[in-house]
Amino acid sequence: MEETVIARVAVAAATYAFDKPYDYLVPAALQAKAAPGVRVTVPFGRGNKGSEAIILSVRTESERQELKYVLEVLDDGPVLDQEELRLAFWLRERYFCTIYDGVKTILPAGLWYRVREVYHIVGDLTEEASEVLGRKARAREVYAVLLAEGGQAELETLKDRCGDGVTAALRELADLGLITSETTALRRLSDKLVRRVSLAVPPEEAMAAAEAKRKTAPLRYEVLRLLATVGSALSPDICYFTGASAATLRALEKTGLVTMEKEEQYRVPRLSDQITGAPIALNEEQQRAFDGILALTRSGEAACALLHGVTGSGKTQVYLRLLQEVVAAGKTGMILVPEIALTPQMMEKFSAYFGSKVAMLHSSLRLSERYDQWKRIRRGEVQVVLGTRSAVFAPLRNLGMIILDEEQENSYQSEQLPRYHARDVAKYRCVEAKATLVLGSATPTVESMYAAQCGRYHLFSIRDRYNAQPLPEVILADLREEVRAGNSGAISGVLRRELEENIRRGEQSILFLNRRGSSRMLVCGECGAVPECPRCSVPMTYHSANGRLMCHYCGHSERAEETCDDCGGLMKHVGVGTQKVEEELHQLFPGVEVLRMDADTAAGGHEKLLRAFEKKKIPILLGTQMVAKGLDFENVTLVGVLAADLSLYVDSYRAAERTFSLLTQVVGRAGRGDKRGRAVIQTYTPDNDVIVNAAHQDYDAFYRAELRLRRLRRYPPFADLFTLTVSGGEEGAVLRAAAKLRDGLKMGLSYPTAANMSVEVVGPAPAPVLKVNNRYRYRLFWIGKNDHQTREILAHYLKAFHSQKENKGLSLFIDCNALE
DNA sequence: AGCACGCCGACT
DNA sequence: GTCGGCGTGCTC
Repeated sequence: MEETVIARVAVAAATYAFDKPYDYLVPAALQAKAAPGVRVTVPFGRGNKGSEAIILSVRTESERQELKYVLEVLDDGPVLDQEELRLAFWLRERYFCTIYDGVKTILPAGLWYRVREVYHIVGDLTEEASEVLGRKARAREVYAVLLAEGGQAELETLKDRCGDGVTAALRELADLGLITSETTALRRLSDKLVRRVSLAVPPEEAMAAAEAKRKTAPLRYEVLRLLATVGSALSPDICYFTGASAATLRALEKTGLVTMEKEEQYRVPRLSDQITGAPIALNEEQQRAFDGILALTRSGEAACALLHGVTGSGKTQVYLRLLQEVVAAGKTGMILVPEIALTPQMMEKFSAYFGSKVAMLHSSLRLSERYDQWKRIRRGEVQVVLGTRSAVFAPLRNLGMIILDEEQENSYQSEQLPRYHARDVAKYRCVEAKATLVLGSATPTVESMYAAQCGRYHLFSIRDRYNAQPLPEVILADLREEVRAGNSGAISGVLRRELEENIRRGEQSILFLNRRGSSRMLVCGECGAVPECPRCSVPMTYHSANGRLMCHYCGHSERAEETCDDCGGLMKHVGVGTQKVEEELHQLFPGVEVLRMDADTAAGGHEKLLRAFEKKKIPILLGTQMVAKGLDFENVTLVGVLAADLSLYVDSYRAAERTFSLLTQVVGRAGRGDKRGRAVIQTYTPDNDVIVNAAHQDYDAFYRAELRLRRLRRYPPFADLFTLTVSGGEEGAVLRAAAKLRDGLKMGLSYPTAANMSVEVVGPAPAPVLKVNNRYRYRLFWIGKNDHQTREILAHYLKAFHSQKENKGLSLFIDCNALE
């Protein structure tokens, strides 16, 4: 007798409130292909609308079950293995998303499907049917649109054209037998296939045949001559070298002289197999760190190493050596770097040591390149992955090590939902694979250093700069004195003198403005009104490139008017953007070239700008965040931080850490060559501990002070800070729902079962930007430990919130230790 | 969320 | 009687 095959799946159409594994029957025809990790389409919900899903497990039962059937199998083989499926569940628990959200996060976008419902007209309009249509205006209208579309249309199109009531009308049409529907799934991207053309006969025979018809078929002759030497080649290559067309090749195939078969081609840059990197010699400190970390790796147990190495201590050398050893041991390794640190120089370095065995994954890759790299990695053709945040999901098997360089960087946290942190994902993967996690930084996060002090991480320090270079001389410039002296500009007297000195000596300087964006605001000179985004409660910023005002939260853009909407007064520019500083520099140093680098100029590519800076020895480079990272220029002997306080007084528990890290990095930029560098830090608060410690490059002092504060205020690592954000279109409703949620949470915490939890709930408070995209946002904070029990409780409230009718139109999302 | 079912008023 | 309004409950 036949057995019933049941697939347990995670469904894309499920929302958080009712997300769980669902069971479906697998029709006999699909049973061969149905396996865990394979994606399918299934009917879901009352309307049985088709939805994408992924098989979690398959079982057979002898009892017949009342279940729906799987519609279609989408993949030829699993796209996720068991370990990755478990990772999807882990993402769900950690980041409060659905299982399928987790699956989509792990898979490259090139592998995603677009699932649509397509309706088509079948059969003729019977008398009975037209009689019914005569009465039903809605159904008649939808039928007409469907006809106009050529008898076939997607549900989305119909909804756009007809508005409300489409689904009901479609149901009526289906009941009348006028239309049917079908779920189709389309990949946005397919594998690139090329034809490989090979000789089907011995070369001599082919040449003889070609010679015979050389006069009448010169192209065929050329093709056969080429193939006689190389045996086989790809059709685009043959066409390129001989000038033949695809038709020529097809004709040749018909003669039986050549055969053609389809072959998959990777759309990835070809790297040489040659290992050109010179053997790496480590100094004593580097060697000690290397030996220690290698010992952890060889123990065969999961471990985490914190590599604390000052700027310029040569951490990359240690990484390369470690990965060499990992590969030599037959395992795979991964190195993650912050977005801006993945430069062509970095990639060249890795291909010099790992040749074609390395895959690079960065943000400017095309969808197809990224997808093909994913395939190479999954097929085991790659031993080392170098990439940014999302590369942490690279499907490496037999993982031996993950390295996170500059682990304190914000770009490791995703901006999209689920807002995963690459460090946490890496830690999870290392535990699962019994691999070693290496966190590298000149300024480790307080959390990581604390874990090292507690013995959970193994600490390795490199205190000396590579080449034993002295640290730059640091000068603090007190901006308060400048104001008193009547200088309201961005450049202090001290910095001006140092710049003059450098220009005179023919040495280069970098000026750094640690402020997001480069743009300015407009303000009315008469009434002081500032143009705000119509959808968000923020002032819009002025972009000189197109003369428009733009909102950084929702992307709204409008023409910048010269006069005030309210009073007609003239608008003025305000704010210390890089453009304004550039103007000031031109006034201070007439005729001296200044290179500006910020979001506005980034479109042309930083690389080009930086090369120009180095080659042409442009005296001054002025920029935002991006100039602080990984730049090494021999001739730069002066760096200036224009306003050190800007990142210090923001509302985040990480403000001090962030500022310390930025200042340390910038200061480290000065004097990489043989000349000793200088750094000028401009500040309104020269006595501030964070700034003083950064000026001295004293991480330990910073860490001790910051840890004390964190303990006092119950910030991480002493507690975790969950942010619960309620949002919706009506401010009163949002605030009420947030208050009700707080009461619910407090009530729950008052039960004896929660007595041991030591949780504090505060709020609601308006989010720093109250309104985004016409939605108001209020936040609650839950201060406690991010453990399984806590996440379960929060998940419970999140589900309850979404299933309550009074919360219709509102949403709630939860974030832990959010970076911004 | 998105959809069907069900129970009420307004209408031919 | 029947059409369509919105409240209610479920998603294998």
